[in-house]
Amino acid sequence: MDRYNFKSIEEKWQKFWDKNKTFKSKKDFSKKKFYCLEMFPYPSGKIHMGHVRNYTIGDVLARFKKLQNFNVLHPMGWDSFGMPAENAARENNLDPKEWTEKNISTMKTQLKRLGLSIDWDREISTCSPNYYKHQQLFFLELYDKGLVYRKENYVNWDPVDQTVLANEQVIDGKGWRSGAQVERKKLNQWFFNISKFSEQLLNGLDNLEEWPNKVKTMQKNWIGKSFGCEINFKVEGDLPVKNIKCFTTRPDTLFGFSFLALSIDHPLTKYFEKDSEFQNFKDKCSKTGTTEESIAQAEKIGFKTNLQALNPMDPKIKVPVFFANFVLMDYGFGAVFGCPAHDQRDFEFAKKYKLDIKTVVRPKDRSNDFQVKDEAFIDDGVMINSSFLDGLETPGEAIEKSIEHLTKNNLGNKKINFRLKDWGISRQRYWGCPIPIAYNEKGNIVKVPKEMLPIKLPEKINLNTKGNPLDHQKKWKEIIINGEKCNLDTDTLDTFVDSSWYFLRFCSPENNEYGFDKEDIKYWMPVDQYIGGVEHAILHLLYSRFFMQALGFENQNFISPEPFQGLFTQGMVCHETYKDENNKWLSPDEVFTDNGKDFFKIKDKKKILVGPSESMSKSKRNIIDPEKIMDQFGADSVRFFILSDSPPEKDVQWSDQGMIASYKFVQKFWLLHKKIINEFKNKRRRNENVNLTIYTNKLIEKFTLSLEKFNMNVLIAYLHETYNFLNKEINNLDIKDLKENYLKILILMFPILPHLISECLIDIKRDSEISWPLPQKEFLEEKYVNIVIQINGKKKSLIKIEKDVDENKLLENVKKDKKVSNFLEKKSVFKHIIVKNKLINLIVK
RNA sequence: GGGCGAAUGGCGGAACUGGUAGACGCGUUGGACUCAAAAUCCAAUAGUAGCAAUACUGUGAGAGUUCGAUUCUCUCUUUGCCCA
Repeated sequence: MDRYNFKSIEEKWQKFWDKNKTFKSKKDFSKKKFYCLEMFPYPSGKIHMGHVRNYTIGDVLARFKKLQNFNVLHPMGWDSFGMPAENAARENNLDPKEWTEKNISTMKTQLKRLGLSIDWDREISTCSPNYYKHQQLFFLELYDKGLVYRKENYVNWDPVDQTVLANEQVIDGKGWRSGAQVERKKLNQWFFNISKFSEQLLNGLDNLEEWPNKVKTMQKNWIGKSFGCEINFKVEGDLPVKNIKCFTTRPDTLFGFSFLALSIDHPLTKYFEKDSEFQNFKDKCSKTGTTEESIAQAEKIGFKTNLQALNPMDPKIKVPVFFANFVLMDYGFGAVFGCPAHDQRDFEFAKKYKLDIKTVVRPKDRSNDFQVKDEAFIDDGVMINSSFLDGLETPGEAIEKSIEHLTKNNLGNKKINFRLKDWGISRQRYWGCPIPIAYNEKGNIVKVPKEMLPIKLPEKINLNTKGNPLDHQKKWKEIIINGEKCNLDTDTLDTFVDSSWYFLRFCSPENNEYGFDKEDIKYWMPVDQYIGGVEHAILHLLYSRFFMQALGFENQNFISPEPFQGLFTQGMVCHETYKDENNKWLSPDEVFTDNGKDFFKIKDKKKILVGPSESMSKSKRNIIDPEKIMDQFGADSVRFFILSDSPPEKDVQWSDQGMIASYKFVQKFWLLHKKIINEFKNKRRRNENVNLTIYTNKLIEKFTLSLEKFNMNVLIAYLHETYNFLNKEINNLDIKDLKENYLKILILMFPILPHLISECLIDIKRDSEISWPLPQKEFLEEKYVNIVIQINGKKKSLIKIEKDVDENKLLENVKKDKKVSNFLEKKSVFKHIIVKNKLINLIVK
């Protein structure tokens, strides 16, 4: 019998699907739609196992929904602007466009080899003017709505990449790509007014029932809504300043107030600009980044002014006013009041500058003479030393009471504050979407008129310049708008802007006038199932949600604002790491083992160190190349393996043995299939005890349920089970039974192994198109059921009995059971519990 | 430090609303085939005791609710992720 030749068969079907445009989707109101989307890739060169996993999960779902007769939209595109292209181009003297296009072409071929059911006619690429033209239009639209603005701001500056980073792109005080220590720098930047929608973005989460709670919590924390109090502190001193506004979430601790701290970006700094000591202090501060985290880690330093702030609770108490490096201008009003006893940061500051530390909260189990000593007490407790607040529990009633008091006396009022800040979108980079804004000779903002869009990137320019490459393009910058000489903005947009609306573009990829067609998005949106890595839980997903809010702002024609109805975040693909005696990373190709424990270098047979399994990464070289694996085992086997070993939401461990086992399954199944087809020629009836119809209907039921719940690894187990069943019973099966059910089994397998099953289906004559089978209820239950017999809650035996048997007969049979009767010899049953058709529990003394 | 999750054989992992723990795969062991090996096929595989039938123990630890807990509640340990 022939072996299954995956190479020719997979190629054959891929060509067939391409030629027949099998996955092309059209608007069709007679059918229910299903928009299945996986996060589109950055074209970095080749696909990696993470892509294989992501797109296989999506493909199984898309093919499943198609078989369920949904009108499926399953598109793919390229997130093709970004720094790797520019860096690669700079290093190798290439053109980013050519580099990107070459990568796209390679990766597209690889994705096709995986057998994905993608409508390639809808392919988009964010670096194409055809795409970013619409983005520029959106920019202007948002500008007109007041949702884009320009301001001078301190930014996170990455000195290596020579660009600005959003707060989210700063990790541990370092640039997310370059790893360089981030600095503070003042620049003129464009911002999206995302904070305008804080409330909507927060509330919208409640309706996203098909999102993982984990992601919703992360977004909730990121938006960071807090209730607090705005306090207007009276100040005294030699400056023309009477009041300083402050935001706090802990007005209850006002009696412990011992200093007021201002951000070094606070407007009051204008009085200190000529003070060289202050300038020194400011320089010191600019060495820490602007993220909350880097500030929290940095040493707390301050600059004392000769102003004094009055405690609103008792104006006789006056405390010094500082500038301090740990206060953020973006949070509240750039001013916080310090209560060292109950905030660790304030505590450290107070110790350093020898300020009062007055305890105003005690732990619930301590007496009123409790005093803070070596560290701040920040837990819940009871108010002390606080006049009218004494004895109240805090937070909670003490906060309420204090706000009430401040409001009544016109000293402050209740306020809601959000942690979410506006989204800085300017990047000092070449390979991105140009900003459709110019400046006239007076420096005023001039919008580029719609007819002049797109503002295309200049091609083949010299990238080996310092700073922003577009700044050096004098000719390109010059533009005449309404007869006025202007210069284009030389920054480009953050690439997260590109990915914030691509899912809309997929609905109408050919619309030349606008980014999408209203009718199209009304039909296709929202995305029914979005699938991607959890690393985008905050940035990309929040930005996309914002973009929908922004497009819908003052636009009643727009659709409801949530872009992704269902979200699934898959885990990473991991592999062991290897290091040689010189501490150099080795790739799995350079390594061999005889026993699975000791590993050696192939080159010199030297023993190597095996490290823990980690997410596959180029730097650690623990990569398995999907292309090599597909060469060796074929696409179906890879798809099968990548789903098999772990639940999709968890990390999966790459295993060569597992991969081989998957390959063997494909081969084995092909042989079994040929045997079954051979059986079809047989007309004999066989053993009626083996009932494939019942097996199949049960399988359909559990298989469908597991698929809907994304338990893909369980699906694989069911397929193994089914193989084992068919292979064992093939000679006992009734032919009619087999004929009726085998097709259904093949259809269940189709989404996972589309090439193999397409080939198998040829052998089965069928007159209509295939569709997902429904379980027939009458075959789900057998005449006999297994009843578990427990004694005192422990399983003792098992009996087979007719379904729905009455209680007395059941008891009678149970008592006849040998094991039970042995056990009951010296004891008596005084109670029993019956779970119908499942279990009986005898309570015995 | 805060928030969220996880902990089941040698390994990855199953177990519907509390009701047969360990499905399925890998690995391991034994056997068949072979001159031999690979491949393939068959069988066994949670632990302890026993030739065996079988008995007892067992889902990170400890308690609780229940006729019955991997599943629910509380405390603890370890660990992962996110935020700080």
